[in-house]
This record gives sequence, structure tokens and C-alpha cells, in this order.
Amino acid sequence: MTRILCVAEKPSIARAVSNHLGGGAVNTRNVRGNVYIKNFEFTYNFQPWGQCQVTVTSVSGHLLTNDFPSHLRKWTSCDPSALFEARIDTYVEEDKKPIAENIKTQARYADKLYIWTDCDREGENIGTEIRSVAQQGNQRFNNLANTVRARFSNVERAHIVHAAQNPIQLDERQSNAVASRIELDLRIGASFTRNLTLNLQPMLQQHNGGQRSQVISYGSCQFPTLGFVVERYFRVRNFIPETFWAIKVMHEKDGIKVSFRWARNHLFDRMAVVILFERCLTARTARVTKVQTKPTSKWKPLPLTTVELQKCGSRFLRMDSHRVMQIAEQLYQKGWISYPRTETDQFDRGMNLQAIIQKQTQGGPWAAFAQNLVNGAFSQPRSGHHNDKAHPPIHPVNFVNPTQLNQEEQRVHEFVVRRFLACCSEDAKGSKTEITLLYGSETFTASGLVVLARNYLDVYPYDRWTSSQALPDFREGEVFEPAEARIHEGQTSPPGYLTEPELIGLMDANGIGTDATMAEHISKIKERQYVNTQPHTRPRRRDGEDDEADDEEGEAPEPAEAGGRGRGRGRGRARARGRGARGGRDGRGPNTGVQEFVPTTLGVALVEGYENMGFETSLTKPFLRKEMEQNMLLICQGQKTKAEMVHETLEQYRAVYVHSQRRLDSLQAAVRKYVLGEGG
DNA sequence: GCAAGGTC
Repeated sequence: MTRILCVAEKPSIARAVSNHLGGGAVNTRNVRGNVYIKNFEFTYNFQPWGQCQVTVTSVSGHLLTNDFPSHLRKWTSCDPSALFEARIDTYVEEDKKPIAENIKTQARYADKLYIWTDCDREGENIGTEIRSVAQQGNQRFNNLANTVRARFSNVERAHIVHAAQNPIQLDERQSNAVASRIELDLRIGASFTRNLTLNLQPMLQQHNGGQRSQVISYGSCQFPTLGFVVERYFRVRNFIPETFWAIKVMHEKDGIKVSFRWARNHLFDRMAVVILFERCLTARTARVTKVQTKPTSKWKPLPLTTVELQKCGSRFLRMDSHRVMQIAEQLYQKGWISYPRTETDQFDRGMNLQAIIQKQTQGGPWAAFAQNLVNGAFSQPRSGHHNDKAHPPIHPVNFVNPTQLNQEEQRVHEFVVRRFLACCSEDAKGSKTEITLLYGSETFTASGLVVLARNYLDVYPYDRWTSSQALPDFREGEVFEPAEARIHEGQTSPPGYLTEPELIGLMDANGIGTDATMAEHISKIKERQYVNTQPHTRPRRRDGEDDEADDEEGEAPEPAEAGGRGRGRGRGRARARGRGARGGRDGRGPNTGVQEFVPTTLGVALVEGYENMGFETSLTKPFLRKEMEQNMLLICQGQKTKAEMVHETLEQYRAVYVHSQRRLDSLQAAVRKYVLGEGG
């Protein structure tokens, strides 16, 4: 009988694969030295090989570590720039040895190696790591034809069975792309970090009363992350308010007061506004040029990705991204939700969503809603534009009574369930009426919303969409003299400091970090004392106007607060105003529960120090990282080799290193100016 | 004492 060794990227996948393929006849063995890893044994009929003796096991992420030889580990052992060309050793770290030994042993008895790592770049690379360890146990695997991999992106039975019957090859290119990244991040990160720390530490040490200051690190992800925070900080600091003027028109009809918005919003030229306003007054009457009522809808949310979960965690659950991920990880480990690290915002058409909904009818505050979906209200989720081909969107997999969870778990779990049910519901439906006026030469509008069917909103209190005050019955062609028309003066208000959801959005948009690491980069720059966090307060609007920026990306209240407070325009702006009105007399708005980031003096000094060196491509901007991503893509497409990519990129960074070494004065001046407070 | 990426 052919003997197959299956190796997954993580224990949960090994368990799922053996459940689906092994049925009820799985023999489970512990692996000495690691409590998480298990070997599952059973027989299974693989199409190409017939009835097989199967062992399924797993690794736990990367199996191999890359680092400099021990004689270069001491920071003063060499010039940091030597790390650009130093030898790099690849080995199994002590804590991974039991896992590697297990694979070696199992490989000895195996004819075929079947890789079940995630189908993404890192997964391909981990696959080759597994293969290299298996080769040490059994030379048979030096013949690459004896290794195959499974293509799968979720752990539903049919999908796993299909993957088991249709093996493909490991993608060496993707693996090489990752190998390039690993080498570059190590060389560049280590050399720049040692250089920065060794050069700046003496200055900071003096400032800290002789205490050795913290490590000052450079990383291709952490520096751009810091850059975003500092950039916003300067935008806030350097903000100069501008005065603007607007025309406000109000009319009362049928006992209802209606404010009309000026089509031009506001202008920054007072005289121009005065002239336009005078034309209105001269005209004396306004004419209703259009009354239009049309159906409108508020779209249900997209299937949940990691980035979105983190953003929502900040906004709705009052948890920072790191905490949300910890909780999500626990829920995943306990089997309540699917894998929480995914970029995918589309469900596979073949996935049985109804079955998942059915499980949620067992209880919880959403049970009745879920039952209603099962009874026919189900609607196929929207599809976003992301698919990592490795994991489905985050969704509940089993029913758990919320009372079995701790407080934080409950909040995250409830969000995941409600989000999923919302995805499977109909959009909210409403009717929008817009009244357009011509007054002098100027156009004004008023709009009203009637929510006709809440649909998904009933299960998803994180979104708000409420009917506005009813509009009076205006008729097209109707002429009236507005009850009030005046010029309103306001000022533009500064942006706030960068909030966590905003920062995650920027990192996501610029390809900084992955779904699994973004939160870590944020904690890293906190740990390095480049930034601090403080509670975000909504900057109070100085103009009292609700214009321009839609509040769609803004914060929403806790679910408990949702509903019943809507006024005026329904969503977004009205909410912002309502909160602003209660907000600080000190010029700061009310606390929104979201954290915001303010750079420390050190953080500002690093960014400014490097900026002043005048690089073509800044180290504190996301471009270099983007370039690395681009190069990795080229490797995946076969248009570049790993050697070329690593060589080119190292040359580029070596030049940056040399230049920054020559311009160390710039960095030191910035540290003196900001950290040591010596002016400048 | 260093990076970023997996994962427990």
C-alpha cells in the first residue's frame, strides 16, 4: 500500500483534513515535545495511488529560521554594513525541533509527501521548508516528483475531498519570492537597526541620565507605519484654518422647518458670496425646480476580512487591533469562528451558507433573525474585490451559547455572527426625496429619507440608517419667499490625529504588512516608543455646518446606543453633529472610544532626520516596500530571479545606507532638536 | 538587543 505523508501549515488544518478524509476511523497520536501537533493515521483512496496508508500532521508556520552566524550576532562584532553580504544560516530553531523531527521520522516511512499549507506565497515557502526537512529523513524526496500539494481555500468537506483528489505542484517561484523577502528584511533590518541604535544611543543615553536607551529599529514595515503617524501629526500641527462663507436658506411649511443646502457648499471669497446672496435677496422668491422621490438602499456589508475586523474592532468594540486579533484567535482555536487571518471578501459560490446560518438559529439574540433567513429571506452575500485564495471570509462555524464566552470574546463573536448574518440578508431599502430650489442665480437642495425595510440593519446595529424628519409637501413650480436667508461664516477645522482604523486603512492600501502582521507593526512602533496612543476625540466643527466629508468612515456608537437618537439627516453627519454638540467646551469633541496616535519626540526626530537627508525615495514612505512587493510579483511571474531581485534591492539599500551614514548629522540634529530639546 | 512572516 502506498504511504502518504500529509503536512499542513497548522494543526487545525491537519485536524480538518483527517476528519474529512479519515471519517470515523482516525488514529490520533501525540508528537513528543509539542502539545499542539498531532499525527492522524487512517487509510484513504487517493485517485492516483489507490488505497493508501495516510499520516496527516502539521507544522506551526515557518519551520526554518534564517539568521547570521553566531560570530556576527554581537552588535559590535562587525560594521553593520557587513550584514549586507554576510552569510545567512538556515536552521531549525530549538522550539521547532520536535516538529522537524516528527516530519523526518514520518518521511522515512512515506512514499509521497502531500503538502497542505495555505495557498498563498508564505504557504508555498513553508511547503518547500517541509520538503527540505523531509528530504533529510528520506532521500526519496530529493526527487521532486514525490512531493505534491493540495489546492484548497476552506475546510468544507467537499472542498477538502476535491483537493485530495487533485494534487498540484508546489510553486517554486512563489516560494522564491518569499525567500527574497526573508533575506532582504533580515539584512536591511538588522544593518539599519544596529547602525541607528549604535549611532544614536550615546546621545539618548546621556539624555536618559546614563541609562541605556531602547533599541532604535528600522524595518520596511514599521518605518512607513511611523511615517503615516508623523505625516498626520504635521498636518494637524501646520493646519491653518481658513474662513469660508455660505448661504443658508430656511423655510417653514406645514409647520415643518426645512434647511436647504447651498449647491456650492461654501466659498472662500466673501465678496463673491455677498454678491450671490444679494441676487437671492433681489429675486425675493425661490422657485421649486424639482421634487424627486426615488428608491434608495443602504448596502449590506461585505464579507468580513481581517483588516475590516480590526477596523470595526476599533470603532464598534472599543478594542485595539492587537486585542481583537487575540480574541479572534481564541475563538478560532475553540472552533467557533473560521480562520481569522484572511484577505478574502467573497464567499465561494459552492459554500453552503444556509447550513452555517441554520446553526445560528439555536440561540443568541440573533436566533430569530437567522431563522428568518433560513425561512426564505436569505440573499447571496455581495462579493468584494479581494481573494487571497487561501481562506474564506471570517464567519461563524459552530453555534456557541454566548454565556460560555468571556466578555471580550462575546463582543467579538457577536460581531462576527451579526456581520455574517447581515451579509446573507437583503440590503436596507428606503425612499429618498430631494427638493431643488432656484433662488436668484443659486441652487439649493433639501433631502429626506424614509426607511422602508431595515432588512440587514435589524441584525447589524453597527450601521445606522434612519428616516429623517418628514419633508413638507413641496410641488414643482411652487414659488415662495424663504422664511430666512442669511450668510453664514465658518472656518475649516483641522484633521484629527491618525486613528487606529485610519492607520490600518493606510497600511492596507499601501501594502504595509499582511492581515496577520499589521496589528503587530502598530504595537512595535509603540513598543519602540516612536508613538503614543491617546483616546481619540472628534475635533469639534467650528462652523456648525454639515458639508463635504461624508461621515461614512467615521465612528459609530456601540450597538447598545444604536437607534432612537437619529435626527435630521439620518446617518453620518447628523450623528457627528449630535456628538459634537455635547462635546467639549475646551475645543475638543467628545471621546469616541477610538485610539489615536501621536508621535513621540523620537518618532518625529527619526522621520524628520531621514527626510532632511534628501533621498529620492524616502525610508519613511511606503514606496520602497511597495517596490519590494512589485519585485516579488515579478519573481512569481518568472520575470525575475531571486538572485536578481535580492542583488538589485541590496544595491539600492546599500546606497541609502552609505548616504545616511554620510548625513548622520541630519539625524543627530533632529534628535537634538526634538528629543534633547536643544532648539534648532 | 536587530526584520517580517508564519503560527500556539
